[in-house]
Amino acid sequence: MYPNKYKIEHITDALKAARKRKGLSQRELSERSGVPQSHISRIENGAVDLRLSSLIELARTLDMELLIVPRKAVPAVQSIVHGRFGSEGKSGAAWALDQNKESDD
Amino acid sequence: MYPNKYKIEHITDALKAARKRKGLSQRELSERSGVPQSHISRIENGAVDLRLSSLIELARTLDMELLIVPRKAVPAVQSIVHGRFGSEGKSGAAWALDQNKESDD
DNA sequence: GAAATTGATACGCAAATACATATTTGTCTT
DNA sequence: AAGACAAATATGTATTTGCGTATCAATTTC
Repeated sequence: MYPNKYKIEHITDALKAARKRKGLSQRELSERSGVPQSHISRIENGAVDLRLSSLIELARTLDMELLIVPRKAVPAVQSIVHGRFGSEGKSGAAWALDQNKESDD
Repeated sequence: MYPNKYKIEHITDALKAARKRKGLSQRELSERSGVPQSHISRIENGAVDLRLSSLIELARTLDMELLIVPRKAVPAVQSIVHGRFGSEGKSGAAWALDQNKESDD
């Protein structure tokens, strides 16, 4: 594979979870995002260290945004995103904060 | 260059700003993060579409975390991260929310 | 059981990454 | 002020790896 898989794992897992939450197939997500289905497959399987542009495309297609925030602000951000909903509580790596069950907009 | 430069621009700019804010040279950041200086140079110059692992390494070394949050939560997150400090107010792409002047911890 | 839908694999090419080296920038000394 | 030296950033080149196209395998549906 590649070295620090565990680090990007959270994010790729979040992508996969978001896709399923929206009830999209890899092919549908592919068409909407422009990212080939084969690549999405590899990404979700942790087989690749995807590039930033791919990540952004997928995230945005799934109604999510990629942010870089100071570490000290993370807890506060967490409480906002999760907070009232209450989800996981990972720690140690690049976070993936998401939830909103349905695809409400 | 590569297609959607503008999208990752915010993030790479944030990295560069954070590095300078911390008073680090590219070489110092390189040693601490494991990302070669030559690569950091290209990243800051927007010459590459870096991989997720590289981005995470750099961000964490600079006391920042990469997050994926639902789009609807972004405004709230913004007010927290920026908020009392007051920084820029970009829009349209992958966000880069940062500030904390000194390296206080 | 054929057709369609979904996720995984094969292969080639272009682009990111690593290593070495060059160039630029700044500072001190005479 | 010019040259020397060091620190910092940029660039050349080889290798690795993501990404794109086509195809395959596995379910599902009719």
